[in-house]
Amino acid sequence: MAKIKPEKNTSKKEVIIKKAASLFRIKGFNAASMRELAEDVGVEAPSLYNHIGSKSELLQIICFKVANQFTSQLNHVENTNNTVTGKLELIIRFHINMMLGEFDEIFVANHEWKYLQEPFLSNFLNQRRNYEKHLVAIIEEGVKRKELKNINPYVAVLTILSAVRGLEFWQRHKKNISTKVLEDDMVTHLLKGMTLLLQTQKHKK
Amino acid sequence: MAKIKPEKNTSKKEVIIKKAASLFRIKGFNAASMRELAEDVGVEAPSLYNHIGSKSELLQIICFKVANQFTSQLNHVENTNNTVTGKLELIIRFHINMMLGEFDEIFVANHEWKYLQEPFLSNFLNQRRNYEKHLVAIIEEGVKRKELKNINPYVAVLTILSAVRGLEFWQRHKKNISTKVLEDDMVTHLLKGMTLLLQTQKHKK
DNA sequence: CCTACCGATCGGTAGG
DNA sequence: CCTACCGATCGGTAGG
Repeated sequence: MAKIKPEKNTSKKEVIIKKAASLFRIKGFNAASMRELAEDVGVEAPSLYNHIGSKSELLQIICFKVANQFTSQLNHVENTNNTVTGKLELIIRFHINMMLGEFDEIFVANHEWKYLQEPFLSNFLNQRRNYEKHLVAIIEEGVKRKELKNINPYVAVLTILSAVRGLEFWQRHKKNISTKVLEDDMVTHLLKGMTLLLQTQKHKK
Repeated sequence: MAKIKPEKNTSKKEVIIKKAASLFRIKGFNAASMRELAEDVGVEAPSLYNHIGSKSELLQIICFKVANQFTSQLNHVENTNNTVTGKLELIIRFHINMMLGEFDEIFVANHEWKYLQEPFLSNFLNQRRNYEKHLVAIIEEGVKRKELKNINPYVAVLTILSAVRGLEFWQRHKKNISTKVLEDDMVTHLLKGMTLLLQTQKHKK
């Protein structure tokens, strides 16, 4: 009946992780010190180690939490009966919502992953490569089905991921333009852009 | 005695800067140690300080070299008699060429600038904000002249800068697609979404 | 959760 | 351009 799990500490650990994500984003993983993190949390530095194993572990948790969210969302989307365009729209909207809603974590996973230690570094990169390959496959299928025009799938994936990542810089202008409008604009713009690519390539070839 | 002009050391200083750009890109500014840099250069760490003032100075040199290149290119473009579309094309091509040709320096200026010390940090951010404002102004003029669609200029600038920055990830696929094709595709793709002329010209022809 | 403290490593200096 | 070395700071541990 009694719960053996350290439920009581889980909450504090989550606070530490959240503060770490924020600190790592602002100062970078290496420049962020455990003493600074402790101050943000409200304890002395050694007390952190009652909840976490190491500084490295914090980075691992953040990076893989993000990676797993994207992976499982992609799996979910692939199992729907949507058209390719519909799938891409779901994926793009998910990226945008993550970028706007869990900014710290996404930023850290995007910029600080290189400080992961092995074997986590390799695992993370594999998961990422796999994610991109799945996106490419979805677009390839759209091309095959004549749902998308004859675009280069890699270029399309690059364009989508880059545009969404560009929202990092959007934070500054956040107040000027509603995120709802931004989301709709970006979705239509990205999907529309892919249909425009055909004409470009046709003229060249 | 009279001050010896350090012309002889200039070359060595440039080697150090080049190696520093590469090291800062790979490991990040904080994780890169001066001992490691010294090893790359082929001397002991203290010997570096015969050529440079500090680690911070290296970051400053790299970041402002990049910033000044973009600023002066933009000034040059603004003084030409090109159409707005022509100006944007020149700017985009310059970004792409810089990204492909001076990858280390661009990457460091894009990712490690936050470790600049004041007042350099503020100067750098001001220069960058100014650059973006100039881009916005160019696009606003294009809209006013009916050369571009009635797009949100900030969104357009964000899209352009994000797409070009996305070329960082392109490095991996570098061998698969010719950079010339990539450059042309990206230019037309970015401009096509914005221009009015394409549609009207199509009807004329 | 704290105080006390450690070994490692850092950027940088002194002096030749 | 080197050897020798310094103060500061780091992540993390011991012990209560």
